[in-house]
Amino acid sequence: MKKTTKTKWEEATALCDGLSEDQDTLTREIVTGLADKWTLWVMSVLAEAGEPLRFSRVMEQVEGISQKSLTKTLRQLERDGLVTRKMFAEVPPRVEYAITPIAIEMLDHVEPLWTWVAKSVGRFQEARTQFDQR
Amino acid sequence: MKKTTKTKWEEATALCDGLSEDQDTLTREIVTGLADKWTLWVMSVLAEAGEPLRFSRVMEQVEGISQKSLTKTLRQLERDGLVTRKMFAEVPPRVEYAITPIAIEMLDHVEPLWTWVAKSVGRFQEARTQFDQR
DNA sequence: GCGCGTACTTACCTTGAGGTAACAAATGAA
DNA sequence: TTCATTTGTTACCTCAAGGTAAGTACGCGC
Repeated sequence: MKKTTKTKWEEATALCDGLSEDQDTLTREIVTGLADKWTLWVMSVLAEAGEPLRFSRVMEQVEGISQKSLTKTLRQLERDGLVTRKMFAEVPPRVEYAITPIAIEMLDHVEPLWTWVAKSVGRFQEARTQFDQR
Repeated sequence: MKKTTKTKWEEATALCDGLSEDQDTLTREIVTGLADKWTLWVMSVLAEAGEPLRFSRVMEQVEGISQKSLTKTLRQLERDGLVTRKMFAEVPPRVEYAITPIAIEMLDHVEPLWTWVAKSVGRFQEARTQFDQR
């Protein structure tokens, strides 16, 4: 045994060991879900709005997303309790989506990682160009 | 204007605004790369080993990965400067992979998010079951 | 009666991830 | 000579993400 203290990462994986296999799978699903093409963008739009937005408003602000993908993304977020969906019995239909507190909490934990990567992007760029000229 | 202070998330996206489009894309690629099936697992194995590991050792410890996927995952990590590859001119061939300092740094930034999700998994579970019975 | 506006839904296609299985290369050992 | 060992690579398959385009539902206004 060379190492005496656990790395932070080992603590994290150790923490995961305390979970059931289902919970471990769900943890992975939540984290990988964050990397889906539109998830973070949709969440951040709703978070920054600070108020419920209807489908078409979200669609406008998430530039380039298709109806199909927006529907799917919002459904997934709703299923995980990250957004709420409120349907109004009107014609034409009105549906409002809002960010939830747990989603805000999650974004607050995503942000440091994202910021670090953005701040470090130069080093990654350099590594890639060096690797690619070979 | 209802809000007076920026949320953490707005700061993060604001920070991204300072990047070129290329850099923004690269930032996204690095983050989404983390969500690839084997990436974090491979990185954590190398990080916890604390010493260079040869291909077959990594393969043993990353349970279930195929040769093809391990090769691909390691290439990507190498390209981004997250692992180093050292080839020895021996027969049979020996190749050693090692984690880099920047990768350790990145893992240290992934860990709080992962830990938070794992800690919050109960709430997600509850949200899903509630959503699914409908 | 007919189109308009809104929020989906469905059919169909392309693309990439990732799996399995077989093959490549190179040399010391039997 | 033949084989085992190790690190890939390649061919082929399946599955899911995500895009486009069209259809659905439904009351209101003209």
